[in-house]
Amino acid sequence: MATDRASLSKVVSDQIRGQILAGKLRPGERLVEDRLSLELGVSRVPVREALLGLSMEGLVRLEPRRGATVAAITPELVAELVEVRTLLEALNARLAARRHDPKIVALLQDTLRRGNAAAQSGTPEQLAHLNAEFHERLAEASRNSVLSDIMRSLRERTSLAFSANGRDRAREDWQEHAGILAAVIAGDEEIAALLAARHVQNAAAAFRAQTATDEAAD
Amino acid sequence: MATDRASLSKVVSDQIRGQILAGKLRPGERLVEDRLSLELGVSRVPVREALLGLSMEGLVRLEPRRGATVAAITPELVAELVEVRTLLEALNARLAARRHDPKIVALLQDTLRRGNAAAQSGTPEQLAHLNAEFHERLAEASRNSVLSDIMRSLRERTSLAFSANGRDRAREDWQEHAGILAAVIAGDEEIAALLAARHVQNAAAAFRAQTATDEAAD
DNA sequence: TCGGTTCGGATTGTATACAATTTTCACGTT
DNA sequence: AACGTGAAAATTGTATACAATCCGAACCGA
Repeated sequence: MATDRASLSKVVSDQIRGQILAGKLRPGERLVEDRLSLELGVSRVPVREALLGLSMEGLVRLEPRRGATVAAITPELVAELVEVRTLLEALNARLAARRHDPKIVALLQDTLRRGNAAAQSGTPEQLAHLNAEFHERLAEASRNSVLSDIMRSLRERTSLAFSANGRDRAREDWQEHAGILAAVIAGDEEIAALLAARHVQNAAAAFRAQTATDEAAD
Repeated sequence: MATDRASLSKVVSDQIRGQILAGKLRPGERLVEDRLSLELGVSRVPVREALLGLSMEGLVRLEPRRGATVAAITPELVAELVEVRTLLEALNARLAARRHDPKIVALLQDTLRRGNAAAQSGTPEQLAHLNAEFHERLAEASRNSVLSDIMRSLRERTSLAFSANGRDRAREDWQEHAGILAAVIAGDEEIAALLAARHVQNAAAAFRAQTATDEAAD
């Protein structure tokens, strides 16, 4: 998508996206152009272009003449994202199983191995990174760039909510990843699609459970 | 998506998008910032922001330091778009049937009536507009804004290719629209989803046939 | 004639300057 | 004390200016 933009704008965009996904910038937080341009040592122009791009990715909310804020994820929005993402992950897994390209399978196995290790003893940052890597590579396996691009956006937005899902959920995550990959390798489209769909649903359920206990703790 | 941007940038964006979708700007055509800003009577800044936005919508291709061109739609890209769009239109129709909101149904019936008329004696511009209106309203019927936004983008991009599909295809289009709407009204999720999926497939098939005869004519 | 080279125009990328709008807060009125 | 009022500060939106890069055409040498 959007054949990559010029140097600075892209750097700024990646910086801000990284900080949002890493949780350094919290949902709802204001993103003042002047402050960001000072922090990053560039003028406001690249910052504006970055914010505009991020708003189209759904990570930033842009209100006319009122500025930018980190996108807030409501339960309703999560439900919508999950509804769509479930279907697309299933389609993607189905296509990946149909192709089951050995090159990409090898890459996925590598990520899976490291992910399993991290699920035992990795930092949350590592876990988030490896999770993104697995899904990114799985998305490539379908050989449909339109699908990959949409899924990346959906994944980033859901990860804003799901990231705080705890280590016990991480282990299940990687067991499910293993199952999906096995189905892809076997070329079993149906199972791959089903497991991928269930994977999204399980993550969403874990999130809802987590949120519920969080609320109760308040 | 992207809670609407400031006045001028949005105006410029809509202008350019309109010209692209209307075929006034042909795929592959260069979009020089200076020329556009002169034509539209604004500075380059809003033009740049518009182009960036359009590139993220997939209507414009942006190459670093080489400028913007109207996105070219290759047969491979059409195939990818259709693959995803088929699934999402089906999901959307299913959800629309589940809700079958009377308000939205009434709007759809209105659009359907005008579309049927235009299929007999309307201009290509009217047909394109009404087609967009029907799909836009159908997308709203699912009450899932994430889904609607994605579908709008996919629809615009496919319409770049499908627009030249001729009047005979237009009549079939509106017959299929009627079928989908009937299923939505009846609350029949399965039929609605099936018909919506088939609608996309049929349009794609018509496009391929059209392209094939075009090629043969050369 | 062909291939490389260098220069100049055209175009994009970034910075700065200015205009317009929104937000904040002090102040006076009821 | 609560509430509007208004002006200043903060911030966004747009325009202009400058720097960096790309593209093409004239030129030169073989």
